[in-house]
Amino acid sequence: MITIRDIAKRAGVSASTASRALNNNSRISEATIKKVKKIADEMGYLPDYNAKNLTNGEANAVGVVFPVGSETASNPFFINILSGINSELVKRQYSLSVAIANTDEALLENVRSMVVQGKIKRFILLYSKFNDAISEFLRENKLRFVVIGQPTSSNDFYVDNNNVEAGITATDFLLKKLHVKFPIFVESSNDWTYEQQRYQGFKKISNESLVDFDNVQVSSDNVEEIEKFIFEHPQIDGIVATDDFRGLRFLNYFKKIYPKKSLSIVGFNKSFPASLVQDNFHSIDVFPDQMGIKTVILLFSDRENQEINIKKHLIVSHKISDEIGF
Amino acid sequence: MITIRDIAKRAGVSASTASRALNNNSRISEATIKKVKKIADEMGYLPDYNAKNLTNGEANAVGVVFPVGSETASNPFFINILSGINSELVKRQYSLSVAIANTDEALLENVRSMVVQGKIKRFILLYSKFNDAISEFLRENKLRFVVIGQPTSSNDFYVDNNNVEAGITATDFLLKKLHVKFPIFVESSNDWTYEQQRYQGFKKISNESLVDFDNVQVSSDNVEEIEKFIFEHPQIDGIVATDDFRGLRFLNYFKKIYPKKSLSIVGFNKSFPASLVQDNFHSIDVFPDQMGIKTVILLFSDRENQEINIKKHLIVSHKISDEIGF
DNA sequence: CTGTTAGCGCCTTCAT
DNA sequence: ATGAAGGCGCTAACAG
Repeated sequence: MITIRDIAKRAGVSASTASRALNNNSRISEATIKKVKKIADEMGYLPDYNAKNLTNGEANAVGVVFPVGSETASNPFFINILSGINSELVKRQYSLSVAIANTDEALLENVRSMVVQGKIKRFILLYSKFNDAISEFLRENKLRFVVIGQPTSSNDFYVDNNNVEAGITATDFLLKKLHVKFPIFVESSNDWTYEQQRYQGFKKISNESLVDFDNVQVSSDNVEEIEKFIFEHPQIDGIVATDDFRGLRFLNYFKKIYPKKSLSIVGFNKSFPASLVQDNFHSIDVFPDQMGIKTVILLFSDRENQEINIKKHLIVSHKISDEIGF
Repeated sequence: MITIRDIAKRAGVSASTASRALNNNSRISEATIKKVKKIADEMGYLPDYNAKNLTNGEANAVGVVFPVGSETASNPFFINILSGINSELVKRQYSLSVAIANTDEALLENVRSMVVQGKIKRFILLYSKFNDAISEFLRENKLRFVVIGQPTSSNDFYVDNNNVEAGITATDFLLKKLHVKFPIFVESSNDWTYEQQRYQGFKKISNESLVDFDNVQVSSDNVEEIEKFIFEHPQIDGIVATDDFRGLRFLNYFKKIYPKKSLSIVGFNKSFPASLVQDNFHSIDVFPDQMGIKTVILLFSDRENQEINIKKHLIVSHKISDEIGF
């Protein structure tokens, strides 16, 4: 292994000068900085992270925390977020360390160990919820973290879509392009913030367009309610669903009761290949990879981008697409 | 921060004795080991990973490598594998470091950096393919790694399901329980090894049961072929699909042509909530979390389990379930 | 069985 | 602008 002393020797300088040169220390002359870097390059020098981390008292890693419980976690777009995150981390010579567990306690223990033993100082939370022990722990320890979704504390950094706007986009498309007359908003029974916001957008456009509308919660345990709802609303001709899966489920219930009727659908997340569904199925892409990218940018804004530095959040755009596909 | 010297002082021993005691070094007496550990516990001592790693020349992290390209990556069960992996890693005081990228080159660079700069010595590959630069790099550097899926080199460690058996289970269920007379095997056009193996199982049972059968590839770009196939095989009454998505897609094509007919389906991965589909839809759970767990066990078998030590692979069981759900 | 000493690779204070 | 020296926390060789 080639160390900083090796380059120092070759460059005819001391190890400390070499170290400073490689870190662009202002006290070193341009000339020697250039020389040292050139030699380091030639010799294929790569710093040892563990040594660096030990002296710095800080790891070059970001902790990425998954939500507890696979309900949410089964979402394929976590992978895309990870991919976006890592693409930005490698640029900064940082690595991606994962915290994932089945219980809140185990997860907190995982994060705590990352902080205390691993010296990790920056975190990304792939979820956001109230009274979250992880967030509280990070706040107490004054560690920088960014959540994906709406923050629960006004001081938290976050990256999110504009979900009200997304709801508007979806509903607008449904009414104007697909000429739906009686739209329904299909959500989960979890009352997620992003669902509430998309519903706001839905309601706004429906009201403006003077169409009748309604909303319904589709979850595994209220099948009869849903069927009753569909039965009582035979005029439904289109839906906005808070995710593609829920939209598809509603479609299936609907088809069961009205096999001949068809439904226009706008869902979210581009979860399916276009060919999976027969009906007029559209989906809104929320660009999870972009969310990952912006999360990292925000996470490091204290050291880097001064314009962003003041901001506490970044918004990722969305786009409706006819072609749904993996 | 509380260091090993602090406990040493308090215990009235030297730092090296304290270190050895905490690592259960055989040269230290039971008495002092117990005493040192007790004090360490009281003082809430937790070792600094970066310092440990520096002296050990090896990081307490496992590199988990994702496949390039989101086609495969969109599979939600990666999250479950991660969860299984991490549950075993925390027991060993190891952390999970992710390598994920959009190109082969970037991914290799990522892994290379983990090895050279991060001193990571153990890896898990969430895929398996021929002529893989990553695997070759790891082999060259004599690093221990386990692949999930069928290995491409006979020397590689791997964890997988018994996919022939799984194909048998699926087909058996379809024929014996669901009384299907003309089953079809639905696969992708990628010719994945696990698909070939499941097809073997399918063929075996179909032959034994003396039923007619056939197979078809369902991908996005051969819609006409599929429809032609369905049109020419009106007698189809059940399918085994290599994954739930593909099964659902086939069902939709089928319904388009024969709206009145119904189909029995056995898919894989438990990707959908039961209520998502109207027809007789079953799915085989391949227990991704178990795959993660066993992968780690195998990855550390050199230091730990002597029985497993000889083995180069571990097989995870599967189970067919009527209730499909998240 | 235990203590002393040195060193992993890097950074940083303190000199010059 | 650069060098020398010391230390981050831990482990291991060497000594007793």
